[in-house]
Amino acid sequence: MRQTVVVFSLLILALLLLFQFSKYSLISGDLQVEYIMAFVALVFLGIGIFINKKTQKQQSASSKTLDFKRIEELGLSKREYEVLKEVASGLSNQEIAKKLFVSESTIKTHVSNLLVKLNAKRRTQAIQISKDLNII
Amino acid sequence: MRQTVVVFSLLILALLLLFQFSKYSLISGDLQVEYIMAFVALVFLGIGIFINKKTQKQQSASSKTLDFKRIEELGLSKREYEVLKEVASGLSNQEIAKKLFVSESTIKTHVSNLLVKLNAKRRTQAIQISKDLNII
DNA sequence: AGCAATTTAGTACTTTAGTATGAGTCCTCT
DNA sequence: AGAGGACTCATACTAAAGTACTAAATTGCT
Repeated sequence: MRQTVVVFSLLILALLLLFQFSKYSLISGDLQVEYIMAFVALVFLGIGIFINKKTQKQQSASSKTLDFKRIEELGLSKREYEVLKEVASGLSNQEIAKKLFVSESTIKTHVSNLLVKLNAKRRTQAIQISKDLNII
Repeated sequence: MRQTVVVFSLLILALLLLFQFSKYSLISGDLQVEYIMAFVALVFLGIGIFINKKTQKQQSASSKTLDFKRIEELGLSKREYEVLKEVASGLSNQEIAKKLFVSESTIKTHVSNLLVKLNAKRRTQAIQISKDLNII
């Protein structure tokens, strides 16, 4: 909210500067009104899109981009992370094994390791934690 | 993507119309360049915000409000839904039982019924399905 | 080449999860 | 009053999930 006020103040300032710019151009006769107008329109169109993107990003930023840094911090290996995603999609160990062309034992090992690293007791809890940490 | 093209075409059209408008105004001498410029800037600022809001709404509209209608459609009872939420939060049957002051048997019954209604084979799959249906 | 981490896989076992079935209680609607 | 639905609980299973090891093959890196 505070930022919006600041942004709007800056916009009004920009508008005034553009007025000055257009005035001088008209006096000097180098630029036509049409071009100035087009420039102003496009710039403010862009500014409009920009502000809106910023304000909306703050609301949903945490649920959009994956936090790859956190995956490293947790010490999750590539394969473990892969298994985690399959677990989160609701597959059983057997199904994951088939999908990744390995044995069920292997998946169990991965899941077990991954639970320790995520500090979870069950796969359902691991899913919840992973979502909170924005890694899936 | 197609809509973006259409919107941009319309904007260019609007721009040209504004040019015409400004030209005639200048000729007639009724309006000052500054006011026209301010008008154009504000209009395009609004248009920018508007397009952005529309495009972003389509992406995140489905993931905001819970779909209570769907819960009814699925035939989920109040208690089953309650259990579903606890399951999704990563708790075990025993933990849910303690939290809701009932026996583990009861939770098992609820979970079993809830899996049938959600057409899921496992609780993890139920979580995934529920999130897709926007009921949790 | 050689060390360290990763990936794979197995056995053996314990713990949860899930199914099937039956049954009692409570509440609501007709 | 009685039928039906929701909630409760139990028993007896079966099926997954998860743990605790051990160990070999593979890969990345110095």
